[in-house]
Amino acid sequence: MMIKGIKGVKDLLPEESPRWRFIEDKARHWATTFGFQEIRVPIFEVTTLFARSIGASTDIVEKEMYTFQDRDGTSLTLRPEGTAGTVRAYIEHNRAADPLPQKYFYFGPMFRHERPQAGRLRQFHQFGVESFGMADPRADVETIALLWQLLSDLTLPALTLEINNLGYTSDREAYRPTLVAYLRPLMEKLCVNCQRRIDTNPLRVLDCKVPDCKATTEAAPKLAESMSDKARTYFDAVLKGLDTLGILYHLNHRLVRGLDYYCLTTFEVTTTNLGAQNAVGAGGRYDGLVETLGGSPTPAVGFAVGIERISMMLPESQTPPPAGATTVYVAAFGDQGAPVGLTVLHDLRRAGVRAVVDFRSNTLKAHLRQADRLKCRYTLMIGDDEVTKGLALLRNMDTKGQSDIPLSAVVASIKPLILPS
RNA sequence: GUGGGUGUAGCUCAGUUGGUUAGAGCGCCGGAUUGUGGAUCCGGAGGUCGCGGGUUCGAAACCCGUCAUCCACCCCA
Repeated sequence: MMIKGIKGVKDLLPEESPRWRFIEDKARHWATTFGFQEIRVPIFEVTTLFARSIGASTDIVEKEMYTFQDRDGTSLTLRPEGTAGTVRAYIEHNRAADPLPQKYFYFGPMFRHERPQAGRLRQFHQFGVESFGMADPRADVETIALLWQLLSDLTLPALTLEINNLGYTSDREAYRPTLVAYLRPLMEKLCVNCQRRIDTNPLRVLDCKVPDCKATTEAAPKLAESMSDKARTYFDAVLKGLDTLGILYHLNHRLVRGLDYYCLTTFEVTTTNLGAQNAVGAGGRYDGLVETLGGSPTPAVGFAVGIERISMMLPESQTPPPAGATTVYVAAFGDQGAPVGLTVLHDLRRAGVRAVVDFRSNTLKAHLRQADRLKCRYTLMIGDDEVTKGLALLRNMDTKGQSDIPLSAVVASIKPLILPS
């Protein structure tokens, strides 16, 4: 029986990895130019870290985590998202003591036990950023601007930025009873999930996509109406900042987000090109989380994007070109040619020239076929005749022009052709 | 967790009301070209028909089960 990969866990094959590399490079580039620094945290943590940060009543914690016991019985969990671990590291290493702005970005696999479908996997990859310590609307603007800059630079199609104000915890606590009072009498019109949510997380009812739920919550009292002046002012400043930078957005008062730790600004970038899973990236402010996890009160804001989803949307024109133009194929054959070719191959590589060969090919014809398939611009042919003459034959695969090169000068002759000075 | 679609060659897929040795295109290897790629022609290799039962003289096809995969619900990146 063949051993196969785990359901919802995919291999990234060489044909596709350049696309990922391209996305990663762009993400790293923009994150660093926005002043964020890379952090690498473990992909598994103590289970309580996620339970405490994401929220015990969320789907992620209730039924989607990969949790297992360590040998001493400690409950560990494969990270379902990146913020919790980053916050844990921030606290554990007392980064608050560093006077520099603590702005991090990360990249890596996340794990959620969900039913796979288009754009949804059990192991998926995120690029995310977290900006600690600044309770300033400009920090929100900066974070959203980075997200938007990255996605725009990748020329992803049909993007929409949706944004909402969740207010402070106290605002939501004040709003909650009025919302519950409104929903309770209408309970029968809501889906089963939402009936449960009235007690566990009533705000989530507003974000339900079931048409009946949407209809019944249409006339519900809005969070914005019971928002404190402080929260209102803050959010206005965020919007004003986005206006200033020319970043377009849609206000969406239903946008609640699935994770419990968000407050004030929440946002989500969606597209129409991804099937049912239409979120490319999302984030928000989470001022209470650091304290919840045992740190001192620290405001923070961040986002994460799904690499698979970006890759699905990445236009073909954005895929980096193959490296054939700067690759030499060394076609060495025959009893004397083959060993000489091995040396030449190594010399070229040591000189920084990308050089390849297919050792399975024994004839010149087979070598040239491989050189063609690899789209190499140059093929260096070395047979027994060339060896006795102390030469190699360099063929330009595009022009079919050929010229003799002394074996002793192969590297010197080829290097300027391949590597731009 | 629920629902639907699909499983036949490396890939994309045909395969008639059940009938003998399971096909095509592309790809791959070789030859035409004794040392020159792509195009053309010729030849060749490659298959537990997802798996396990059942019905039948006979199953890739029909029935049951199972697994995988895709899509959707849900949820989210």
